Amino acid sequence: MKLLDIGEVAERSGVAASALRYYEEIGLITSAGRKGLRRQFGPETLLQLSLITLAKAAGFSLQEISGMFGKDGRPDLPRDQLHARADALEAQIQELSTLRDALRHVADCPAPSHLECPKFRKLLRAGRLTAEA
Amino acid sequence: MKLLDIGEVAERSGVAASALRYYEEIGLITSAGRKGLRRQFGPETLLQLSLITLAKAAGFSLQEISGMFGKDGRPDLPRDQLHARADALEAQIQELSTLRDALRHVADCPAPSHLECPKFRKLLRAGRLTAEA
DNA sequence: CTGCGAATTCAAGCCAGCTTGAGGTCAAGG
DNA sequence: CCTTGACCTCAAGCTGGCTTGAATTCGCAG
Repeated sequence: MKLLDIGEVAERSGVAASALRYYEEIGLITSAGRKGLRRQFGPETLLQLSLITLAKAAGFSLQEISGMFGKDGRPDLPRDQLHARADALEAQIQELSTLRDALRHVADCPAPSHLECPKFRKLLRAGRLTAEA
Repeated sequence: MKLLDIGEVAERSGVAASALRYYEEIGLITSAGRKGLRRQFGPETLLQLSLITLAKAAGFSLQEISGMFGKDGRPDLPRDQLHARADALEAQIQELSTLRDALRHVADCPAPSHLECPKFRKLLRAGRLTAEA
């Protein structure tokens, strides 16, 4: 049974030890136990941290990420929730694509004032999140 | 000359008045002047706010967004910076896509433990940001 | 057995990005 | 003229996500 202590997990996952303690504190990860005072983590923690890192990068809060794991620490979500999240991601991807296109347009459009360029304004409107009363 | 006061800007942009004052305080937007105490905003502010909202949704900090406007309040960035940002967005989009795919996989894969599913692990690794020593 | 370094706890601090509250001003409509 | 309500300022507070520091404890190599 290969247990890792926090320093090793930190090094291998790229997540700071202090952050790992914090994650444990909020129940996002669990240590397999203690050797004396020292937390020992199972190897699956590394996988979990991959998912956590990825999800964080995707803009999920730690709270939300917690919801992605079952009590056993394994990813666990009802299918429809998963699909809903995937769809939300899709939407976010759309927004990012809009912004990317807007940026590229600004980079390439020779017009002096982008805010008056119809194409640019259209891009902005396309990316609108907030309702327009 | 159609100037708007803060309440109207708030309503039309979907950005809270307190946030607008904050944005002005940090120099992200500028009011066209005051009528008595009251800030008056020019109509172009609404367009700027579209861009700001979009950029925020795309994960840019207010600092970074400030950098996207010239002194005149118009979008203004060197072309290479724009392209660099667009490329960064592209990368972020990739990550999001990875996570989306991972979620969809989890939703559809009948295996009991996703962390052990090779396909899932591959997805995770593909989305890896952090260096693996 | 001893000492070192890696780990521990706990409280406090920090940054971003606002929101909230108290107390004050003002302009326009009745 | 007077009220009202939208605006003002300023300071403080809040959430999320950690980091930092101080004071301590322990496991293990020598």
